[in-house]
Amino acid sequence: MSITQKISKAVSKVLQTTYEVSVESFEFQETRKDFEGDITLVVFPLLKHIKGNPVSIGTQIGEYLKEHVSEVVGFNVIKGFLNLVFSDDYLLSNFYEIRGTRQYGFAPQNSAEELMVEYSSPNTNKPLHLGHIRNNLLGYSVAEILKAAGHKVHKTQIINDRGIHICKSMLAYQKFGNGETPETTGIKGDKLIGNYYVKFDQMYREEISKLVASGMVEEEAKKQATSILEAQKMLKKWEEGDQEVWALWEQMNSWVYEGFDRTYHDLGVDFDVNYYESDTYLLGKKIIMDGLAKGIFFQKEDGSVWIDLSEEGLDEKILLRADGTAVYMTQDIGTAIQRVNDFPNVKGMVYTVGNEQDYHFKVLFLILKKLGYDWADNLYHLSYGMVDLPEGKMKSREGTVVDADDLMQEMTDTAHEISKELGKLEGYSEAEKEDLYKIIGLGALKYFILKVDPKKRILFDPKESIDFNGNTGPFIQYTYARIQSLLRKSTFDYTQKVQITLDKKERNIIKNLQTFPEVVLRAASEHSPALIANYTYELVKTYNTFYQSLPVLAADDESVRIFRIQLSQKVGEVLQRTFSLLGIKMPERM
RNA sequence: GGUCGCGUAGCUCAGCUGGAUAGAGCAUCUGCCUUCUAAGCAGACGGUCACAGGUUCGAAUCCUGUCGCGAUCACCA
Repeated sequence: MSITQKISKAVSKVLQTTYEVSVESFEFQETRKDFEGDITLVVFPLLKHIKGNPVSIGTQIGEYLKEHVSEVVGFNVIKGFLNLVFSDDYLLSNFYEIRGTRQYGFAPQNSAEELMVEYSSPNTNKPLHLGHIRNNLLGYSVAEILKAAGHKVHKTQIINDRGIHICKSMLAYQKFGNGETPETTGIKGDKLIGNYYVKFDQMYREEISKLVASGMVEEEAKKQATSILEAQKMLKKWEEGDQEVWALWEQMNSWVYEGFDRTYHDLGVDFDVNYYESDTYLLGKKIIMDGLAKGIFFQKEDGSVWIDLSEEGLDEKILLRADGTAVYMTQDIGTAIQRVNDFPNVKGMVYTVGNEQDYHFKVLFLILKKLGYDWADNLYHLSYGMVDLPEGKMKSREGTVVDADDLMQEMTDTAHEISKELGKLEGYSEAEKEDLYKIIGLGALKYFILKVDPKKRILFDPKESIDFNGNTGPFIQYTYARIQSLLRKSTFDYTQKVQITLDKKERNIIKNLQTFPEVVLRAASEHSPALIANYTYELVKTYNTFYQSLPVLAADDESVRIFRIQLSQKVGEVLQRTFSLLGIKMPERM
């Protein structure tokens, strides 16, 4: 029985005997830091059942609890708030229970649901950028949090490897490539392809302006430019399975995937299974035709297939073009169903996609529901806000996109510079230093992005965002490194249980540690890494307050020394856990 | 115009299913390296929680409306 249940029982007893009313549920909250106490019973809601002065009711309850509940050793009443003080014994036994719990805060990994989490979802014609970074970090972190909450999770991505945009890169490569490869040029595969995509765009725009100069209307010129016509022709050839086009397509894809793999590796994310649009769009078409036969969809005169969602407050949505080709929605339906075919036990999916697609996913989920899939009730669009730069929106054409690889390098370099200034890393090998810079730089980047509520947009200033103070990754990493240093230096045996009088600061840490499992569960149900991040920061602050003012290794009493080391160790362990949920590494020293 | 999201300190953000005097960091100012890592700690300054109503013992939080910002409403993905 939990402590709140125990107290609730006692309170309902005292109410019954003195007021002859039965109340079963009570409102508890953590006691505010500026008041004395560990848990607070809010008296106000009781006034519905009992008429009277909240202070005197609170006092009566408090006196009864102090006498009859062994864990409660004191209380005070302020306005309608009954603050209860727990005994040291109770808190200590609680701490030792936490301490002895393996994988504290993590639920066993077999009980709950099997889920799929999608993130990243790149196009194969361009390298990953800052927006992908937020996407990947969010998706990866949510997957890890769901695992920690006990679910079985498959991490996946959908690779948009099909369509006119891919053909544009291919066409430009055919024209200007001269057989260049990542090996011959030394350029990362995805960057190489991205360069040809840019080249296509240059060529295309030149053609348009020539046509316009010769008297054509711009709208018309966009359609008549030879390069776009060629690209369209190539797409058609691709769909027909033309050998030459497919060979080139496969060759260029392999370069891009190599590049992506390196970025994912550097970023510290991974996937269990990949899906390719080129594989799933045909299934999507088939599902649409089946649905049409069942009368879920309808066909217009021109042959295009639609769904009418006006009853649900939405409008009509196209699912298949008049010429029978797939649209975005078609392939998303196909992909979802393909996934459940492949993993029949999957009970739900999380889609990490930017909030500009809120409407799309609303419709997608509704369609899947109408098609009668039971898992359609358990789909979640992890929608997140854009990442803006101080200069405004990111635009690939204007070159204001922040490249993912460049940004990670920049963060690492900054960590390098600052560490150098502080001169803390004497006696380290170059390799160790490089490793540490990466841990810190990436930690800063990841924490900065993940601590913000996903649905809010982020204003990202590459220069000023890297702050090593306050609510930042490096600050938490630093605390962890300090704890590791303590543990290294405490050569005595600190495994035994001790009995001591708790300091207020120590009590706060214990209470903070206690809430960790709840935070994990809440973060999982809300799909919110920000909750984990902010919990971690709170814990670090509480710990630092303790650390700075109370000696650990130099404590006078041996029991106190042992206890404080134990406390530090557990805090370190929890920090390591929370950061692993955010995909951030912890340094042993820094 | 319809729909959705956001609006909290100069800046960046917390604030859980309504609860106590609104919480951090940055910036500014003041202290603290002869204790285990000062990438730190303690303190000061800073708020009409966009605005107006409503719900109630109680609202930053829930409801309605207004304003501002953004997204979306494609046979693009």
